Amino acid sequence: MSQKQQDNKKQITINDVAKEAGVSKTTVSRYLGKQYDSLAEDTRKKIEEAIKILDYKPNRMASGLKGGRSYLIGMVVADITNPFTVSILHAAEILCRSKGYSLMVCNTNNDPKVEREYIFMLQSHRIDGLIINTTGKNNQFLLDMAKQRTSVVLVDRKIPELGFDTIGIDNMTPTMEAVQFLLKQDYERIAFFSEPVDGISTRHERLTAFQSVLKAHDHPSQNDIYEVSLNKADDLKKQLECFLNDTRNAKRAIFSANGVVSLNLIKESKARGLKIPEDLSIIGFDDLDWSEIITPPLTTIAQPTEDIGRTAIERVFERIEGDTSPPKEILLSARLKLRGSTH
Amino acid sequence: MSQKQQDNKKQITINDVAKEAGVSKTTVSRYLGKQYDSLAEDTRKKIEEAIKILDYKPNRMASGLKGGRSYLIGMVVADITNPFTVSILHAAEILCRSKGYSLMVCNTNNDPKVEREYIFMLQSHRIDGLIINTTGKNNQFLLDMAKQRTSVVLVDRKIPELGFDTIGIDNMTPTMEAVQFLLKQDYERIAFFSEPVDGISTRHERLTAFQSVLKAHDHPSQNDIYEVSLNKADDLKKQLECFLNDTRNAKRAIFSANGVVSLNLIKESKARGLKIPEDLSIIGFDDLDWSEIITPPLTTIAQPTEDIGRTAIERVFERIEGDTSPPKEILLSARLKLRGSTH
DNA sequence: TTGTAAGCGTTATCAC
DNA sequence: GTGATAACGCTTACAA
Repeated sequence: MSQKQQDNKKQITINDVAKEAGVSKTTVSRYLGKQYDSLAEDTRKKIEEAIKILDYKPNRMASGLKGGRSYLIGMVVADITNPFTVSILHAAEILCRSKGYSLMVCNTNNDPKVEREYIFMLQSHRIDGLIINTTGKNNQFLLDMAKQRTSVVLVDRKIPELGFDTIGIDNMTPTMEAVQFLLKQDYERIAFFSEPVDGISTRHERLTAFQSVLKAHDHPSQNDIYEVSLNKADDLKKQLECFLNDTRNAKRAIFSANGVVSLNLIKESKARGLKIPEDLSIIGFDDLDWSEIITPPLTTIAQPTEDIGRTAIERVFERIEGDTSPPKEILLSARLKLRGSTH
Repeated sequence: MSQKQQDNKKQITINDVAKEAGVSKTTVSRYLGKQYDSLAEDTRKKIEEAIKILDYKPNRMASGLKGGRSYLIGMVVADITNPFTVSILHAAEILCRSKGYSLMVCNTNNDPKVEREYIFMLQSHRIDGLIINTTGKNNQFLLDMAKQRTSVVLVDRKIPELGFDTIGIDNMTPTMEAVQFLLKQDYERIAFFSEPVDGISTRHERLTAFQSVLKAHDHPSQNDIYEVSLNKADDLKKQLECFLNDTRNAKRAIFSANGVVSLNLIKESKARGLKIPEDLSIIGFDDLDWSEIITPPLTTIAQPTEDIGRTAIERVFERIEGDTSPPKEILLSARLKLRGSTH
């Protein structure tokens, strides 16, 4: 059996349904638009039946072209291999489906060029809404998009000047709390490990909070800042080495700005035979699956990822449904979870 | 500033471009279709410029309606929170973009009703191709879909009767290898832990391989089969307890049929204060991020997830581009990685 | 090399 | 309640 449809019978259309039901296509269209009160009980049933018999599926490209909605939501994420991202996506997807929308998922791998490519692609599909965890390097294109007919909502990374709805977390509070905790435990050196900050608000906020606490305490680690590129082999390894060499015999800790960085730090620490927390303590953003099954369990800052996803998509729908109020910035709270990777 | 477009200026269309460039829209359409050889160098430039000036974005709903293709690929997955799934998705996404297609990601959470809903939705969007990790409970709908214009490719879970291209792995070989390894280490009891098999080929194959080896060795564990529902609280906990009670003082191991099950088994083992591998050994399908950072590192069977995703999308595109050869079943190989969680 | 015109499957505006 | 008919923005014969 050949997989291709030999009898490439053309699509069933609203016309076929109309003929089968013995009505005009306008009437069928009314049925599809659920305008039941302008339909005789009887015709409605005939149409219903015709649809079932013919196995008719309305064509969204056609209806989208004519009137309005594409019923498509774009979701542009920076790193889909990061569980943080997936969790947001997961929550968004559920709500999306319940509203009859579909999600187009686009992974930029933090590359502005890829992001731009996707933005154009999504525009071509005339998506109704966009949720984006942006590189921040395509602001003008996002503004253009919004000027057309697409509701844009920023997640995670904020760019206030754009005037978009934004769903993120308060990064300052838990970061400060974490650093203060470390200070109370008398850590002599504390490093901040992050992927390159590069104008990304989340990273910037975490860094700022980190530094401000140290500064307030006049702590020697104010410049123990390490920006690592995870896709450059050995970069993290070298920088970790650097910190370790610089802090022999000191009671030391690392504050890791996200879960993927934490994972790699732990891998590398294991490889070097370091004992956690004796030789090196670790505290990291993102509470992942494995955080509590490693030895010792990892002290983390848990973000309400599902809430972020849900809230973002809710905001998109509010816009789609006509809300024209000023842009909102919604900040959710993250929570410090103390575990064994810190004394 | 209000976010809504006050000057809801209508979309720029091919007509506007034609006017701006001083040519007919047919000519512009030719340009868009890259039929450059039937275009004068000069007109081509004019069109190019007009497009830039107007910031024109072709409307895919319109072109799709007329010409056939939607440039949409559906990706229906059973569990997006499983990193196995994400990895496949990740690979598919990259290729998709490079071909100018977009991915519509649909998570069924293993629920046939949700799956059906998504299938209809995707049909309405007239997707060109579908990659599906199916529940197996909507076969007729999948066949219908293929009969229309959608190329369907099965990933991970096989259903030979449907005659679809299928990308999966050889589950038998590594499972047998794993069990044989355990037997060589003289495990007295070996349990098989899996989410409910329920006709799902991957799970079934793993189970069959598991049992066949034990049978061949006349091993006492042939019936140590545990099917757990991860969304039912405590189900795994109880079943694990059951196995443990039944095997006091025996040298015992668990073969876990996927990474999420492994994770939960490890969590529960930790909670009970069990030492791995002394009190209980674990060997599990799926080599995840955290497999090697836990203590002891987990012995796993690593699936070539990126290859699966890439191969699946390649197959879809071959079909879309007109391949009508008989359906292929492509089996990739998984690899046993021995680590400390087994002696 | 370019243009005219028909049509893709809908919805919306009229009229009956 | 229902039905012609004209868009929506594009592609594709067919002409020129």
